[in-house]
Amino acid sequence: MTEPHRSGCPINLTLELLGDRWSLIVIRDIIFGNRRYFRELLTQSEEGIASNILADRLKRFVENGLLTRTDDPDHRQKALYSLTEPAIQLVPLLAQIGAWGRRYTPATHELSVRAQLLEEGGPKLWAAFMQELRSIHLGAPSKGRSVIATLQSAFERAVGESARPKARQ
Amino acid sequence: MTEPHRSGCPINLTLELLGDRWSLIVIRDIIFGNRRYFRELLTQSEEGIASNILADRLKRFVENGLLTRTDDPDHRQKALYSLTEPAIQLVPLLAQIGAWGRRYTPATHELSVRAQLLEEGGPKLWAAFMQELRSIHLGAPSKGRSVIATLQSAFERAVGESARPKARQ
DNA sequence: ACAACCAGTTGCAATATGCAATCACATGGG
DNA sequence: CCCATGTGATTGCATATTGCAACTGGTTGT
Repeated sequence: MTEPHRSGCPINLTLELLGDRWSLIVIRDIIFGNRRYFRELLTQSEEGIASNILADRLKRFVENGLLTRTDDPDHRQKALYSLTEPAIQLVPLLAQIGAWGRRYTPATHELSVRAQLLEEGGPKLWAAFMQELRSIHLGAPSKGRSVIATLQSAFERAVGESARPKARQ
Repeated sequence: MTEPHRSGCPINLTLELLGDRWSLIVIRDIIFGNRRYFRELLTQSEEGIASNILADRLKRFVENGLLTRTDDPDHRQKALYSLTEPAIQLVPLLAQIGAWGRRYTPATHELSVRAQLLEEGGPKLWAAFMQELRSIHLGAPSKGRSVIATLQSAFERAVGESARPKARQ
């Protein structure tokens, strides 16, 4: 067996898996946008991901254990993507990326609301949010959905109908 | 003026800047490996970055305000790269990436030591480390260098002379 | 003078990405 | 049944990025 990795450094290995322009965009939309179907991820993407790139990333994530793919019971053709625990553990990472981007990139105010809430909430909010993701994607028990509701409604209010997704097929 | 960005989302904008296989590797080596010269970054890179990629990234980082480039006073030909505050603020992000990679990628034990120390130290250690980076790269006052010393020596001990960099020119 | 070293640049093949068109299959309505 | 629509992709092709070796123009040390 040959070693396909550039090095065994944890930062490097994470970059080999997620270090490109689209991977974390897809994860972000599943986690914070609650998108679970190919078509949702394709057409409701703020950045306009191409269908072949999306297909490739979803396939790679399933192969690497970040997502699971199951058939939708109501629609045989539809595939439902669910987060695994490793993917849920990316929440702190995405929160840090969002916090950094909010300070040091020309992010628009409306799209920064979500990052700001996550930053102000801190690790406690992240943990509550992750627990709710577990209840949605892994079937874990939950006590409420206040965090999801807060983040979702803040995001929807900020973006709302004004966002014109650049859908393609 | 046309808008060159895919969206104003802070996560997206951060990915447009740092979302590739090499950018954070270079930042990591400057921050944790204390490498400040082109040749150091090129030949002491664990992953073996190519010289044109390194040149491109350094140039982009200077353009985007993540690094500053100054001439070495002792050596006219040598260029010294220094971290700016935005780059120093990437420490928490790199710590999260390392922590995730340590759990969910096949990272080698020796290269995970640094990530483990950062994870166990938490935000307090990050802040102390960042303050020391400011004293080194920005000339800020400092009270000591225990954090750098700890991280550096742990890393050097783990990698030591065993690391054979794949240098190219 | 001369070898060694410095920060890059150049040329070129291989690979990855972006994008539109297309595919096979499933569902729903008449 | 027939056909429009929606599904998760795949294909072809142009462009962009990467990997790699060779090379450049200048500097330093002896």
